[in-house]
Amino acid sequence: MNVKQLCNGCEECNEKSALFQMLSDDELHIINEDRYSVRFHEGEVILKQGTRADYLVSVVEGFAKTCIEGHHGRNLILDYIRPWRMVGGPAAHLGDKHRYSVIAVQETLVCFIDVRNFSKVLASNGEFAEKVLIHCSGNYLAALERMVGLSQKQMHGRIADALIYLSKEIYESNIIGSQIARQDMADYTSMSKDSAIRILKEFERDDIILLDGKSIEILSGERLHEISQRG
Amino acid sequence: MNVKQLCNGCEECNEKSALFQMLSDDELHIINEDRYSVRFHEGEVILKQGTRADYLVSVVEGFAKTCIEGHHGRNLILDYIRPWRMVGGPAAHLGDKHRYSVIAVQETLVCFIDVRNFSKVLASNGEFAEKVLIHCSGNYLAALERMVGLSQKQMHGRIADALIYLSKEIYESNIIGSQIARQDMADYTSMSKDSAIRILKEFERDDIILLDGKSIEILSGERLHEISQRG
DNA sequence: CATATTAATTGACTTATATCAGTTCGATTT
DNA sequence: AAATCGAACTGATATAAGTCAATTAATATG
Repeated sequence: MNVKQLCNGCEECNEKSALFQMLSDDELHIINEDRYSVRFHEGEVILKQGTRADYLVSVVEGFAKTCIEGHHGRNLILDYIRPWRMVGGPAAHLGDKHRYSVIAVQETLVCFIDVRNFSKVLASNGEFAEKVLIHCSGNYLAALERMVGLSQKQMHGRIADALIYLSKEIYESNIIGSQIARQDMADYTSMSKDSAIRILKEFERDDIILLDGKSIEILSGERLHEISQRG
Repeated sequence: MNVKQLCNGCEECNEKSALFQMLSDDELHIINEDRYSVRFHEGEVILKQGTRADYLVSVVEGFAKTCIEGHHGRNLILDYIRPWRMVGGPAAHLGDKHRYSVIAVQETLVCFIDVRNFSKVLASNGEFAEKVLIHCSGNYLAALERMVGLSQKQMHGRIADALIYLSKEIYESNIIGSQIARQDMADYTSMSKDSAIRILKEFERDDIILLDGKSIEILSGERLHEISQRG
């Protein structure tokens, strides 16, 4: 399978992906070696929890989510992934199995990067490694914050957090698109689907949001923040 | 305050702390510059959530805990820290405020390392940076696992997890010492103190553990694992 | 040693959230 | 358009977990 058939070549990736901008041509060459891209359809598994983490994945185009298969058959959605974000790194750096799955929410194009090549560059370029470390630190701190929210806030606060996250960070709009099903809202906030629906409907009655099919329009970000704060 | 008065000097630290073993004398010299140590008493705050993360902290002697001030006045204990572990890194690498506090559980000696010095070595030594990255990745994945447990397991499973963690990783013994109060068990498992007590008493009735004042002896690690698995 | 103080414990009660059993809605297929 | 299917929704009920108030045990203080 030829990469060129699927994307505009690694040059574009390297340009858009903030992390790669600081690398020399030689270093980019190392990382791009054995690199290949695959197009995934909606619902398809890009990385499966439990498989060997031999590759990092860079999302080039589309929309994906990372999620963990938890207990009692429940899933926890960790993040939604937009282009130019990398996933799978932590387990790959550890030489471990993937601890979460990555699933295409819609048609998504990704590049697989051999972790051995990535490590070569890490070891030889401390500034690059520091950048990656800063990235990892950010993920870690965000996970801690999320851990507190999930375990201490009650349903209203958690739904408010989810709406703020999706609106600000993922859709960059006060309208959250129809890719997010009610079950996804539940899996992101760690509650039952029925409860998620109930809270959303309640927010709608209170004119905080507007539900239109699966898509959600935020009418009052301010009140959402209040609810988020109150927990 | 002279470091030598408080510890046996940086040489010992550098020898015992796995991370530092790979550094050259020059690099160690950079890291040890401006390094200073302080002895903290039980209950004293070593790092306070919200303060500027200018220093990394290496625990040299004693016993500490990291915890987050959460919602409704509740705390979440993230980790217990034994000697030769570093804390405060993530926020420091990001040039951010500390997102958690570090508190001495008993008399504890720590070294403060200027993050600017640490960064110098990171940038100049890719292999060291990669080691630190691997460490950070491990913390991140552990946090994800914990997030799932806290948000999806019910009280029995969470208490079982806490007991296994404290026994295996912190006390390295089937007896968990009296430093861990019931409130700490609650703060580690994200439940009310009363509930934590109830579950512990129940485990005692079922001959899974033995309570002796504040200390807890694990009688059947096997059954704890079953309970942890069941969630 | 007596007292004061804090932590542990317990039972009764309340509240948050999940579960279940439907019904309705919307999209897709026939 | 009718039929079908899955997702969204809703009310009733069950369960998990928190809160409160009181008691006991353990520890610190004068």
